[in-house]
Amino acid sequence: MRDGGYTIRTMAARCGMTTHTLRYYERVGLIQPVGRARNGHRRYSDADEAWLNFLHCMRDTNMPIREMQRYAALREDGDDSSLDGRKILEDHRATIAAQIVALEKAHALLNHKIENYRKIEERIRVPRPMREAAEGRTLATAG
Amino acid sequence: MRDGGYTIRTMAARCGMTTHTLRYYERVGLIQPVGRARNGHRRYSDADEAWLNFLHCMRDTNMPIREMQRYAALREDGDDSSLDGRKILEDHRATIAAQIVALEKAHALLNHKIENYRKIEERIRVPRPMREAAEGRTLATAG
DNA sequence: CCTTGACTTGAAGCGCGCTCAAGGGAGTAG
DNA sequence: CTACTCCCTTGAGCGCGCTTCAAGTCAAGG
Repeated sequence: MRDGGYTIRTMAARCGMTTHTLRYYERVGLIQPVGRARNGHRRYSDADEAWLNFLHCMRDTNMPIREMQRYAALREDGDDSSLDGRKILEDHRATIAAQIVALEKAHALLNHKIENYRKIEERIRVPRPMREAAEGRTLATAG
Repeated sequence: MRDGGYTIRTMAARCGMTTHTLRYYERVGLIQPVGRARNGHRRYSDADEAWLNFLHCMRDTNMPIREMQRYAALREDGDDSSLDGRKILEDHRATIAAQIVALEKAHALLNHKIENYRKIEERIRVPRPMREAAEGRTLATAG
């Protein structure tokens, strides 16, 4: 039984979710009731895929389900020029920017800490009581 | 009763957590049992603050409590040159890098979508059935 | 003495985002 | 026919990271 469109498994694979998640998203209104084959099985369209990819991208960046529901509801009302919809996206963009800042701060901090590990390790591998020894001709003695 | 060190309230304020969270972190071993005043109340040191700030930074970047526990345990063993400790940090640094990639992708996507909203809105504010009208002399007619 | 307020403890509760279990049906191969 | 695979639905369960509750202790102030 074909009835054009992707099965739930296929769709799950294509957009990196589980079938459970796809049904869940439909249940909570993140996607409109999806088309069905004659046997009642779901059949996803390319439009569904695009929307799911968008949802995935938003979830990946920690947009709460509630917000996504609000946005999805507006979209379903065909409210294409909605100020509310725009505001939701702008707000999320702002939280993304904040997240990036936090992540970059942490990244720098970790670079620093890891560099310390490296230095300690080096001091253990090549113990050098003398200060000046490590300056120039370290690699030459590796073999 | 003073007994040098910060109270739990003060410490919570200083590092942007709640007192509940501080006790919780202590309970689950993220921080070693903290010093006490004579009346049994906790007293936090500057070293505690530094460590808590580090934990906060890691949590802000979605490091799981479990991982932080592993790292804290190594630290408590005084294992300052631990390969495991280094690996934990390097792994987290990698997930941070991945998160940044996802966030930047989403950010770009949102820029694009929001720009579309802007265009739609403009078309509503200044309806222009003629195609060529928007090309050159739009601003001139603003007043 | 009594109240107030900041602290203590252990245990229970909660919101989020899935995730899984149970029970059933339809289509296909052997 | 049986067996297998894939799907369906409803409803419960789970892991995480706190958060709140209940009950108690201690010290200072009126």
